[in-house]
Amino acid sequence: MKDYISKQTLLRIPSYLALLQQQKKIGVNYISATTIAAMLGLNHVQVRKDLSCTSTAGKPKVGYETDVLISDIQKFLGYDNVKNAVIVGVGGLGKTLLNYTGFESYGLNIVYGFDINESLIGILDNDKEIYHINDLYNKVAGSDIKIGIIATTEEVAQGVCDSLVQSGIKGIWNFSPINLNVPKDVIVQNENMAAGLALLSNRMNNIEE
Amino acid sequence: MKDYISKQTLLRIPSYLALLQQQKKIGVNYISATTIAAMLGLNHVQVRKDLSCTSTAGKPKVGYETDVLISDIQKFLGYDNVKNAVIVGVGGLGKTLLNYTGFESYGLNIVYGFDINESLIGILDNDKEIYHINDLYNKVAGSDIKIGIIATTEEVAQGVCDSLVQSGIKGIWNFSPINLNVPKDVIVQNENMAAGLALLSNRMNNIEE
DNA sequence: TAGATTGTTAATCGATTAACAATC
DNA sequence: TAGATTGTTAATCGATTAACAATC
Repeated sequence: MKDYISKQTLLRIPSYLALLQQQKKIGVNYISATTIAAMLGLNHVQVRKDLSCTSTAGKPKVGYETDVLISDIQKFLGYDNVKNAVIVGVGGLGKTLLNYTGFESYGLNIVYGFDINESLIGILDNDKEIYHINDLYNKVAGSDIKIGIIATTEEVAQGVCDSLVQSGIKGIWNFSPINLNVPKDVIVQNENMAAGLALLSNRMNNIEE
Repeated sequence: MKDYISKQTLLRIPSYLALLQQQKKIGVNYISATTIAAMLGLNHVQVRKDLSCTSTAGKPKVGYETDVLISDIQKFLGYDNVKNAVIVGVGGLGKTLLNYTGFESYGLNIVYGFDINESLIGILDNDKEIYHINDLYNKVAGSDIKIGIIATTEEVAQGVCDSLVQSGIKGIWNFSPINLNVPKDVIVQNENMAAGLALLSNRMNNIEE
């Protein structure tokens, strides 16, 4: 296990976890790096190198024990140290994220949401509460909430970001298509749905030619 | 403009487009690579190199004309050659994608959706229709629909993928957390929400130490 | 034991950045 | 003209892959 882990490796780790959980479900108790690599279309040396960042589970001839690998990756991603988050903007995407139960494996617990639209305020099916955006500071400042998820329109994203920072948020997961200005000690992760789409289109066009 | 464009560049192009559209809106008619780089936290040489893949708009001293750059990038992404797509699985995420209007800039038009759940079948607010999954082949085979978006649970994703391939789909944008098996001439782009989350968590943990 | 696998070190490849010439 | 900018070529850096030793 290393202390510095490359960006590329970090981006691949969740896909290992997803594959392993799926394999576990169908009864695979041991799996080799070669098998994982073939299934994900990666190089087997790369898989081994990536896995060595999160786990020491490998055994020559046997491969990796699925269970151990899953729990090591979860531990690496923060499963034992789940961070609380709030989401701002609970329209389509925001509501989807708030309802999604799979983030716990990745160390994220979305505790509640905020919106400016009165009609969205209340309690969702999954018991998660939506508050008015005006209550953000009161609810978040001084709490143990350290991550803010922005799923608003781009027009209000910077304002929401400022409120989150004021309330003590240290990490922002930004789904709005805008670049946010934040103080140096706040980390922003921009999520852009269209990036993958650009790759797909380009690869499809190349094949046509 | 080059013929081969690196994966990293392709992934950045949508963020240039988003920034330019936003700048245009606030009245910026000319913009330099240095400014773009500063706003997105990138190197200015890299920005110039990336933009040279999609455009020839740059003028020394002046910079890039925002309008020209926007339309060149849109053209590059396929705005004049919009591809039709269908989406399978119109629960939370699927419905969000179907309702999202911003994909046209990226050359994607989602024409309608499919679901197995009878209660979701009908017409959405945006006039887009949802059909039963059993109608997939009849609707898609022989049509001009070339992209399938999978937003189902992982349990049914491979089956849906097989149906899409059978119906003549050549590109799959996969939001299910599973690796799909497809023939060689079909391109799969896997989208994994958790990848960005892994990066954010890791960077936050590194700062704490 | 032989063979399949892990894990590491060295070589290659690709992407980023630095230096510089060209242009308006 | 001088200076800000573009765009390209060369150097650096980081990530991937190949080769190989270690292990069960």
